[in-house]
Amino acid sequence: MSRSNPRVLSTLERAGGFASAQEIYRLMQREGESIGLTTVYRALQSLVNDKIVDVLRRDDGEAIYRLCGEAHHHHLVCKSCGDTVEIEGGAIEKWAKGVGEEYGFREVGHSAEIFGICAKC
Amino acid sequence: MSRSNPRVLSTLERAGGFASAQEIYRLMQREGESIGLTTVYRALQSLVNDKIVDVLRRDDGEAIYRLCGEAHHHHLVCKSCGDTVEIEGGAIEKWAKGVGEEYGFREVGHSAEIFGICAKC
DNA sequence: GTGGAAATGAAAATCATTTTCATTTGTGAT
DNA sequence: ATCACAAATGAAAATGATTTTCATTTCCAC
Repeated sequence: MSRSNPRVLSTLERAGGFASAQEIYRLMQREGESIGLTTVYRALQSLVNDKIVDVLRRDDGEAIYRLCGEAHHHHLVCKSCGDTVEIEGGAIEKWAKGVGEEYGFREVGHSAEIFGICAKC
Repeated sequence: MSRSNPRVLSTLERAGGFASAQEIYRLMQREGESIGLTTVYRALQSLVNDKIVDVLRRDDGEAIYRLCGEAHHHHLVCKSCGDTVEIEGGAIEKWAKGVGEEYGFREVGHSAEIFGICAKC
């Protein structure tokens, strides 16, 4: 079930590794690629499942996708301009695992994001 | 121009300081309050403008509101049955604040969740 | 080739949120 | 009390992203 359409991935790369589904769709159209919006969404979902791309949310709630580095990391996002810094999260990893186990949870994972206003804004 | 409808604010408080516009609306309806969804949205916008409440995003993109400055907590959620435990996050608070400042960010906030499979499941 | 599974995409459905607009309410002046 | 006018309200329509449906096409294994 590999719906990870390579054309979508390559477009996301070309977009600077940071774009919404709609933007990717528009970009592909503009470049004369024949593809449906539905397929773009499905490809992105699949890429997220396969942990090839990351999803974040813009302030307006629109989902934006970007290529994901290998290592598990977190994000520091500027609420104003959307600028993003990738963060090491050693402390968090331990915290999440510890808390989860304390309550008897198995297969403990976590998500964390930091947001604020960056120096430029 | 004070559209910060006090009934909306009080409902948000009663909701445990963490709810979406739709949830607040449903809650008020269930309690027999007569109010329109539009008014709930406008009141929340106004409360955000006045920095009385904070807005975050759920994973699905829905906006959730909470009282500003309220001691906030995190959640430990079971992926299987949805059971949720509220968690203290002292360690996270410091981590987020520290990392944000390290990169020159202002008004630093954060979100974090832990998920896994609970003992019962 | 043939058959069935997977992929595709157009159109419709969903859902949160915003906008429009007609109506009601509150307020202050007279 | 009355009038006038600004602000608040909410029903309904509009918007926009995302998902679902479903009929069609493509791909492969045989």
